[in-house]
Amino acid sequence: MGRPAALSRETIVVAATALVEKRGADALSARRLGEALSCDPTALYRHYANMDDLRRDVGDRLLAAVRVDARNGEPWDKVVLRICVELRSAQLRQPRLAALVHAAPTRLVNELRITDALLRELLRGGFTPEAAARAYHSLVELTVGSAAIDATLAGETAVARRREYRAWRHAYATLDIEHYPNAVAVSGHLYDGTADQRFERALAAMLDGLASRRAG
Amino acid sequence: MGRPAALSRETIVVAATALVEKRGADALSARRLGEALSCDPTALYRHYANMDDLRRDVGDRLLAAVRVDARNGEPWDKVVLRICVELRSAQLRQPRLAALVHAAPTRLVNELRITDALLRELLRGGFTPEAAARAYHSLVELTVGSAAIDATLAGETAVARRREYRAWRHAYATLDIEHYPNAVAVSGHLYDGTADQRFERALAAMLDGLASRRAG
DNA sequence: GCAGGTTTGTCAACGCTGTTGACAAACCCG
DNA sequence: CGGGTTTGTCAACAGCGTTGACAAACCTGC
Repeated sequence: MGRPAALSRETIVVAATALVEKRGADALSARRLGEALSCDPTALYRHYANMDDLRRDVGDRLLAAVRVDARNGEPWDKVVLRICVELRSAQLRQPRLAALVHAAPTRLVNELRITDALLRELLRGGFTPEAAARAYHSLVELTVGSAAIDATLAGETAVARRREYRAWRHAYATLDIEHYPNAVAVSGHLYDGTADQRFERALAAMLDGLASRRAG
Repeated sequence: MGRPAALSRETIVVAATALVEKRGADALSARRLGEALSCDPTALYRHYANMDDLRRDVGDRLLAAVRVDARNGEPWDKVVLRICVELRSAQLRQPRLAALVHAAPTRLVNELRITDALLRELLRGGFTPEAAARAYHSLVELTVGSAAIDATLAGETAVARRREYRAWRHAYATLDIEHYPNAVAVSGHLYDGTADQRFERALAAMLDGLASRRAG
């Protein structure tokens, strides 16, 4: 069969990524992908052991958008912050796939590229190897968590999200004050600003704490 | 029908939680739950709009294990750390369900209980309402991320996990040093210790950074 | 060039998933 | 007791990942 452009891992993952970017992570199924590639769905299993195997490659491919280069003389913490922000927004696009990237023994190219860049900046910032490794784990945990929450929370448009946040603040504000006095008290400040702002604030706090642990 | 113990949201969510705790989150399906309750799977739809609706209740029920009380005179940051550790381990049990809890407009009882307790301790620690709200978001993001990563990463037993971590360190150590010099350099310290230790270290760093932002 | 073995796409099928609509039995209220 | 609402049952639909048998294409060695 496979006359002109036979199937390969490359062609499959390209089509899969396109499908995910156009119609969302849930749209990635063997049958839909087979339709996009004009082949039988089961042909995919000749190149990938299973769908999660493919999803992992797609997830890493989505991380290709993350830029890790540092401008000359740019402070280490600015670079780390920028990388984490980009990593988060890449994961935000398809959180399920991004989670898969971190969930397997073999590390993929973009994942490694980002990991190495983060460690590079931390070492440049004076972290000991041990402190750098610990900081790396901390940063990834925060970034993944922020993306995971926002991905499930966030509505489609920015306007819809703002409205949604306002509704939540109102829900907290109108709770039974006997049971949840503190939630009511701070309700005006919950879900304030955009999710990106919340993440950058959390990241700044984390970087402060990590910087004071540079010596290991 | 429903003679002795007719179906209700309560009986359903109890059976569903038992099913999840015994056989894992993936085992929670309409058919299996119907079997456990000796009723038709579609009977569930008379009480819950859909399965995610039910999963949300189950997720909140899993958070019931989180204790939020503070001993007399216990410092605020110790209490916050303890709550976050417990929250993480509860989410770790069934990460998919835990994610659902944070992903809907209506807040559930245990979620609210934990939120209120965290805010209580932050306010007690001298945070302004605005700073407390920001700190709350930061802490939840970190906790969810840590649980999400570890849940997908971690093997069954503690021994298996240690072996797995060692294999990963080895994988980083034997990377092409030309492409990933920094990852190779710190490879000996990546995935060091237990996942719980990594989380507690990250949390400590975060709390440090947050404490210096108490004034808002 | 052609035989033989391997790779790779196709097809039918299995068992699972969530969910809907029609029907009927049980319950509650007047 | 009669009528309306609630609630469990049944059959069915559309989708999912995946497997095994079969066959066509390809590559290798002679």
